[in-house]
Amino acid sequence: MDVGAVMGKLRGGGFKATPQRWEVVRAIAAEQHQSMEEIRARCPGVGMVTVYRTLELLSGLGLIRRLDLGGGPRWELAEDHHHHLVCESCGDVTEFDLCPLDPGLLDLSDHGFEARSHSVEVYGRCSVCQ
Amino acid sequence: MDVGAVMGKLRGGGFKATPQRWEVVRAIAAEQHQSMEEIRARCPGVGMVTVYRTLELLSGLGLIRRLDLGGGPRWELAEDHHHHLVCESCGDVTEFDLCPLDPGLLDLSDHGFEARSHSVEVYGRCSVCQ
DNA sequence: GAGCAAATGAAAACATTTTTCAATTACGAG
DNA sequence: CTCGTAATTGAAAAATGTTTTCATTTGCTC
Ligand SMILES: [Zn+2]
Ligand SMILES: [Zn+2]
Ligand SMILES: [Zn+2]
Ligand SMILES: [Zn+2]
Repeated sequence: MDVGAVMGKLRGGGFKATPQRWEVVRAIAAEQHQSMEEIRARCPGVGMVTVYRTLELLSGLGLIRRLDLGGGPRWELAEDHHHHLVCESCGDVTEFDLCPLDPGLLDLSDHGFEARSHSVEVYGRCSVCQ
Repeated sequence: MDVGAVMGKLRGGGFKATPQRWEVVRAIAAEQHQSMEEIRARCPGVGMVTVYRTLELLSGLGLIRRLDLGGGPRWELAEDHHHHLVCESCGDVTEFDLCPLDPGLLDLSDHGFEARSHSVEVYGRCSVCQ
C-alpha cells in the first residue's frame, strides 16, 4: 500500500486530503516502526496536534498500526502480517514473517475468547550488538 | 514465588527490606496485570515515588515483569511462562499457558538475532463481552 | 465563486513519570 | 544494644508526553 492508496482510502472514508495529511502519510511510509519523534522530524511543516490526530485517524481506519514494544509507541503502515525482533541493546526493530500462530495452532476455545488479532515480539540482541 | 521469597531475593541483592517495599510487593502479589493506579490503591501508605522506584528495582532484578499491552503499563510477578488474552472491549487481561514459540519452531537464524525472551498477545473479545 | 463543515495549530490543560534534596531509617559493626 | 553510615523515603518541582480548547483557515461541493 503506497501513499496514494492510503490517501485514497482516507477520501473514501469522507475525510479531506489536506497537505498536512499527505505529509504525515509520506513520513510514515518512509520507514516502518517510527516513533512520534521520528515521524515529526519528517513533517517539519505539520503541527504536533495534527500529527497526533492524523495517527489516531489512520489507525482507526486500520491503515496504520500502533506498536507497543516498550519505550513508547511506534507506528507502521498496515501492510503484510508480520512480527517483530526488538534489540534490547540498540533498540532497533526488525521484522519476521513466519507467524507462530498461523496454522490456528493455538486453541483458545476453553477460554471462550474470540481472537481478533495478535502480536508476537521477540526480544534479544541483534546481529550488530552481539 | 510468594511475597517472602521476593523480599528474600531483594535482601540477597544487597537491598534493604523496608516496610514500603513489603507493601508494594504484597500489592503486586495480590493480583496479576495491575496498572500503576491499581497497585497504588493497594499501597495507601507508600509514596508514589517509592512505588515507581520499587517497580523499577524489582523489574531490574527480574522479579516482576512490565507488560505493554496498550493502554499504559501493567505489572505482574515473574512466575511461570505464559501469554495474554486482552479484551478490547472491557480491557480484562487473562492468561494462557500454551506457548506458540515453545518447540523452537521459530527459526531466526537468518536474522542473526539472539533471542532472550518473547511476548505473545492475543486481542479480541472475552467471553463476557461477546 | 460562495458557503460550510472539516481541519489546523497555538496555547492551555492534563496526565504521567523523573529528578532533587533534606529528613528518615535499616542494618551491620563494634 | 547503640552507633554510624549509606540506603531509602517522600514532598515539591521539573520534565515529558498527550489531549482539549477555540479562533482561524481551508478543502470540497454546488
Ligand atoms: Zn513491523
Ligand atoms: Zn502472526
Ligand atoms: Zn500474565
Ligand atoms: Zn512463550
